[in-house]
Amino acid sequence: MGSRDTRKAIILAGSRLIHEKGYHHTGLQEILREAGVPKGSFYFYFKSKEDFGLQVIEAYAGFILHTASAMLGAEGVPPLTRLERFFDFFQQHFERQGLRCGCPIGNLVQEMSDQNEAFRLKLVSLHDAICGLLGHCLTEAQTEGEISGGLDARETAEFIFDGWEGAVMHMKLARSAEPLATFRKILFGSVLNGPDA
Amino acid sequence: MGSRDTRKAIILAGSRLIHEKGYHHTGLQEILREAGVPKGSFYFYFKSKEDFGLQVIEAYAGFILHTASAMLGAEGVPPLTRLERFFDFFQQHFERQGLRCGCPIGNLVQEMSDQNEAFRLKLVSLHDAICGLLGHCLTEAQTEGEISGGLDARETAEFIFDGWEGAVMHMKLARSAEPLATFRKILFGSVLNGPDA
DNA sequence: GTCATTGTAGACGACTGGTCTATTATGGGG
DNA sequence: CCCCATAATAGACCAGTCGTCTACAATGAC
Repeated sequence: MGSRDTRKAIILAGSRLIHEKGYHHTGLQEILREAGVPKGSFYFYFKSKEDFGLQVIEAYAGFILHTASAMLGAEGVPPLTRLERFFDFFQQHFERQGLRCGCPIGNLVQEMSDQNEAFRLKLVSLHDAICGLLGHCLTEAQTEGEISGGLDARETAEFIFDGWEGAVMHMKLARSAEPLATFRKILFGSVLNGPDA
Repeated sequence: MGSRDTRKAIILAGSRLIHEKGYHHTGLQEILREAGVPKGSFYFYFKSKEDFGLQVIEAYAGFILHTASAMLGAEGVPPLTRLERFFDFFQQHFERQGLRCGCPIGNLVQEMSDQNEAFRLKLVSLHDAICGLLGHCLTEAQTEGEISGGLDARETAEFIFDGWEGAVMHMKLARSAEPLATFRKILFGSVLNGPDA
């Protein structure tokens, strides 16, 4: 078994456990037991738990940015429909997880922003990247006349992402998809449905 | 020293530390050192760390509900102005804390919803209470003709609270008040500024 | 067949976690 | 002044934390 496989197994188990229980509340022992990898190997592959955590964020980022690009940048699909598909995908993803755990990024933002500057910076750049994709989609929606040209695309993108994260948090609290539905309803019915088209 | 004082000192130190570092990442030792109370005393005042944590939530709830009632229910002030004051108060509160830590409730929602059912239920009822106050204020805004009567007040209240929590989360990540400003701008400029008044 | 590299194995250290039992201080009634 | 219940404390306890370290096995090159 190549080193890549062992490394990947640790990252995989760690991603799952950190998503479920948070970074601090997840011990290396538990991750390694889950991955079937002995303790001694961990420090061969990773410098420290912090180093490991940062790589877990990168794994999350890979998945999310890949998916978000696919949804928001789909060729031949109207921009607002792409946005709907973006929400659809993640909502279904959350439903498959029983509406628990929420967004791994949001969880880490809450837990780590004030605790660890390296985590914070990585999460900032991921947040920026996602808002960049959203903003680009909104700009296209403007040029295609789907939404008002009066909106500031970037600002609206941040509003959307933050609101979505808040709704996901509420979803996880209430164990219900209703907060997501409410968010989408008001977003498309009001914010993106401005006076002039 | 009456037992009440010692108890309060522990709750006070615990509230601060849990707000800063989260529930799991805060040890009893640290709380007690901070409060100047010996370790052996803890289990005289509290049944367990969980029991203690639940009482910390109640302390947060007391502060937040008291403030929110005062802002959102202010006599003789137009409802939308009350809503602005509600945001003003908490934004200033956050700024005094250097834009760190965020909302103690939001933090615990993220950390505890999937970990502890007792925490979750207490947080659900607090969330409901706040949305109730917001919804009531919105209903008054409708009867006074400040916002469209076509909106569902309760639904809009949930949208507002969730969006605000998301913005607070982003504030804490970016160490900037801009997400709060963006949220307020779009909320008042678009969502609460419907077609018919 | 020898040998460095790559990776595995898990004991160990120093420490912190929450919890509990045994013990002391305190203050009021007789 | 003593007695005794109650209030409060001290510190042991063990499981768990991250991280280090030494010993060992597999691998592949020459």
